[in-house]
Amino acid sequence: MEEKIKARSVPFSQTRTRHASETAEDYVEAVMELIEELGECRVLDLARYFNVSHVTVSRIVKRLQDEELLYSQPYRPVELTAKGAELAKRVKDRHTIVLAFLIELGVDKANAEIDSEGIEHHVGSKTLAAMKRFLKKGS
Amino acid sequence: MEEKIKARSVPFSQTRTRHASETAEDYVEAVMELIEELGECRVLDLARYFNVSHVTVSRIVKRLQDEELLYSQPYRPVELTAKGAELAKRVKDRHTIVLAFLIELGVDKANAEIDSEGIEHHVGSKTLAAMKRFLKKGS
DNA sequence: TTTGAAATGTAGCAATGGCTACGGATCATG
DNA sequence: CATGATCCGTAGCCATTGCTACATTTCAAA
Repeated sequence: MEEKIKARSVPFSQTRTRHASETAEDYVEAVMELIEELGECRVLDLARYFNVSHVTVSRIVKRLQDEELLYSQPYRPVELTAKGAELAKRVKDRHTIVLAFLIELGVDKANAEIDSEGIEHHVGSKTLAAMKRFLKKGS
Repeated sequence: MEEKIKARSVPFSQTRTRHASETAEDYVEAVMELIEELGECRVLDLARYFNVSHVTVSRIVKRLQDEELLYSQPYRPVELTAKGAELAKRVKDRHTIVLAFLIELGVDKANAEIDSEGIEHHVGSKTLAAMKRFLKKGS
């Protein structure tokens, strides 16, 4: 038996890490959005946004503080660090493009919104560029 | 303050469940592929395929047996149940379409392969249909 | 100023998916 | 048919993300 097993293009060794990164992306994006909408972002705002308990939010916020993406004092609103704001902007831009792309492709708005939230994390720079070209052509 | 917080289209309450489903999809697809390639699928084949330890594979295989997607006896190859084979076929078809779609969109093969593996799990039936239409138009 | 509701934190449990270390099963080959 | 290499299972650790239950802090209204 000489056949080699082709490993996946995306190694699974990094599954947990990848999931944690997606969470980080989702949270900084949400914080930015909630601050825009409400003026400030509380733990409970995030809990309602993500439909999880405040405990889950609180722990994740703590982790993202260690990663210097968020900043918060106990019983105080959650804020973005410079690094967090930078990431949030990139994530939001990418999300906007993916959503517009799916709509331009002919997906109804409701489904485009659902799918774009899952897809966005897996859209690399090359794919994002291709989506941008597609949007430019269509308009 | 009267503003309601818009919850995400995809509730995060199901994050862990969603990840587990993605794992199930990846595994049944891999089992089908490895059986085609190698004639049978061993735990170690899956471990090499996913770049994880055989322990991780073994535990996940056990879980997927409880979900009646896989079948295996101790120290024996892993097989697909009827339900597992059905899921594998759907997943593989979807994967094939997403990959072809990205390539048709202008993404190079390497990046299309990487991104399609992440994206495929989040492509709903409406988006998949739109991708199929796009492919048909291009050909 | 007190006080109670709302917001947040902490303790501790479960499920999932990583790992290493170790032990038992299988099977080709001598 | 023995035996060593390879494969697989089990024990037990960690991290992440869910949860409930309970404790603490904040803040506005009485």
